[in-house]
Amino acid sequence: MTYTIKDVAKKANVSIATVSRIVNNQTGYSEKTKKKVLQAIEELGYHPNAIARGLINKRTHTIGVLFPELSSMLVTDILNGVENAAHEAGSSVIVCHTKSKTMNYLRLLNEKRIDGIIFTSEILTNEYYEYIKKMNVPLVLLATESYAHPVPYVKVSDTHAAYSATQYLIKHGHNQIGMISGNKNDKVAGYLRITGFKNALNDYNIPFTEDQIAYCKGFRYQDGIDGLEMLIKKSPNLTAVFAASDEMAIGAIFKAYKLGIKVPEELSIIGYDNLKMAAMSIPPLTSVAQPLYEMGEMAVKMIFNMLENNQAVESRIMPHQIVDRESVIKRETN
Amino acid sequence: MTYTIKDVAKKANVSIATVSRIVNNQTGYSEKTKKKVLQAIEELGYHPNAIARGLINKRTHTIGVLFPELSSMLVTDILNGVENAAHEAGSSVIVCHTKSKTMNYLRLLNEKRIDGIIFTSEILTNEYYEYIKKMNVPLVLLATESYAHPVPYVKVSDTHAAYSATQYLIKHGHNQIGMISGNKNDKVAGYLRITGFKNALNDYNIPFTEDQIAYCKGFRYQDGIDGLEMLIKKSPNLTAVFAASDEMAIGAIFKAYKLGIKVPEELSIIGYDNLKMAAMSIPPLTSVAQPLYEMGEMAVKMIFNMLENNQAVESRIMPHQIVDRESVIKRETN
DNA sequence: TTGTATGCGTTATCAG
DNA sequence: CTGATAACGCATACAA
Repeated sequence: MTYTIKDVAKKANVSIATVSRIVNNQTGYSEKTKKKVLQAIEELGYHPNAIARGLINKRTHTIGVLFPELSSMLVTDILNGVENAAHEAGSSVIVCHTKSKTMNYLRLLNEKRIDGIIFTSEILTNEYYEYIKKMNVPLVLLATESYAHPVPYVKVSDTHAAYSATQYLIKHGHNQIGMISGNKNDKVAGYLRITGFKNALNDYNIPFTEDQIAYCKGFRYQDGIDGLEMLIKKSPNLTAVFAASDEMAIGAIFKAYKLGIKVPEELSIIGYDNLKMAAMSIPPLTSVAQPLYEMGEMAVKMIFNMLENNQAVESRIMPHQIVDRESVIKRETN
Repeated sequence: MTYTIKDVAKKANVSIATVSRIVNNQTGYSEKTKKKVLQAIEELGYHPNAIARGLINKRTHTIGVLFPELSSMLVTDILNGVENAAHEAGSSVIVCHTKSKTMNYLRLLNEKRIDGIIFTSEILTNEYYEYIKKMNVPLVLLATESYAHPVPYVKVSDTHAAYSATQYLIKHGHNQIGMISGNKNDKVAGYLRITGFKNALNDYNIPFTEDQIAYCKGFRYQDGIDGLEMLIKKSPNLTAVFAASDEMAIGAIFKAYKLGIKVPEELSIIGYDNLKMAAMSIPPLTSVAQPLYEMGEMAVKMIFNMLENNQAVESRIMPHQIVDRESVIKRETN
């Protein structure tokens, strides 16, 4: 049996209005009735019905977070941060993995009258944007950004992070550096990281040719394997490689291993993401870290901010950081 | 602006009852009014309010899934399966990572009047059980089971799976086999897997002493590192090791590497879980696979079954399977 | 075939 | 300080 406010009222011999006041600890009742009511609540094991509340308050204390694929290794950390921050703010999170039916989910979330939406990684199409705009709920982009629409985002600067990774390699004495890139047409993870890579080379007066970049289909393990193969075919003398994701970096390490190339002795490799997995590879992977967990937290904070102040909020560029492990070696400059 | 059924009714010149009938496609209206109403809905971009519906129907089309820690690498696959099956059934899933505040979450889920609960990995305490029982919603255990409470579960047989792993090693010519175990006091992942290991040894007449097992604190990477160290100290002549999780197996591989022990040439290692990561280690890890995704799907199917038929449902033992990679070598029997 | 009215469990606005 | 009572958006029994 599940009790209602009416049951409590009856048991405590007061009106439901009074119970409501006490439950929401507003003012307007004596200590005595409060005791009485609290006791009734306790005895009945009463819990307010959040559904009924939502109907009135127009707040469901639920936010939706969309991932393009839940199986990506990035999501656990992000989701962890999101979930944590949301729970601390008294909200829950509905996860949606939008394998090609994003609009479906958007409709569902709309009907559920969620309080806000966090949109991850995936590109925000016009259709999505317009629909969410109509829903009239706060939206923030996480680990992605939109050039076409004025939507606040939280992410690392891909360009700067890629620059840092490359610079790290350079400062370790490398000047024959290649990059295993993800999809070149990916406006953010693809293009921006390539730009960062080139900028670093340029700033340190290291000549660049297209042979130094292998363009892959995606950012996965297999892409890293393929990428390294392509890369060393084009540029056999590389001493260091920047991979655009940890998965790719680990794929590259594997390929190097198969090819008898020693990492890091003969080839240094730096990754991007700093997944849990990075610490578990052989050798442990040096990587530029995105503060995934914190980014998740930040995104929900931004949502709540927009909710409370009912106004736009500023985008956040989160700090990246290189975490030193063992896949990059210092090279004697000769 | 977000419209209500009233707006639609007004625009179509009918009563809200008629609109309701059409929206829920029941019978009792003419084709003509249907057209009219549908058009009004279309023009307004009306979507029924799931909150209001939930208040009446006592179904929120939302289920909660609890994980002890979202950062564990097991969750992505499970969550993926859960989320998929739920969405196909028209429901959404709220994720909760119950880092030491499970009761909190349970209360929240209760207030939100979710339709069912999936409880993962963690042990179902008396307190949790009693509370959920009072909530009066379907509960299924995922990748765990309860001896104390009559709750349906879906999982692999840990004993059988561990037996299979050990048998696999034996059939590859090994008879000096060790095990890196997780927490011995863990009733399911700990104890059951140890039992399976011992049973296999016994069935094949391979002598067993306690020196063949390293008991670790948990099932993580670091535990695997520590575990292998302990194990070879106690039993230096091992040719094969069964690790109770992939993370541990990969930790063990790392430790072996540090110790100059070649895997698999000098030491074969088999893991448990078949995480994505298993395919990415060097060498790629042979592992006994739990069908995590399918288990997730199955769990929600069971929930909906209980919901519809309003009765208990049978537990499911899912098939495990050894996926052959390169971390176990065939040994000449001399 | 259609409309009216009631209730789902709350909150909030009034009076008292 | 307290209690009726009207919403909230919808579904449904009952009338018409």
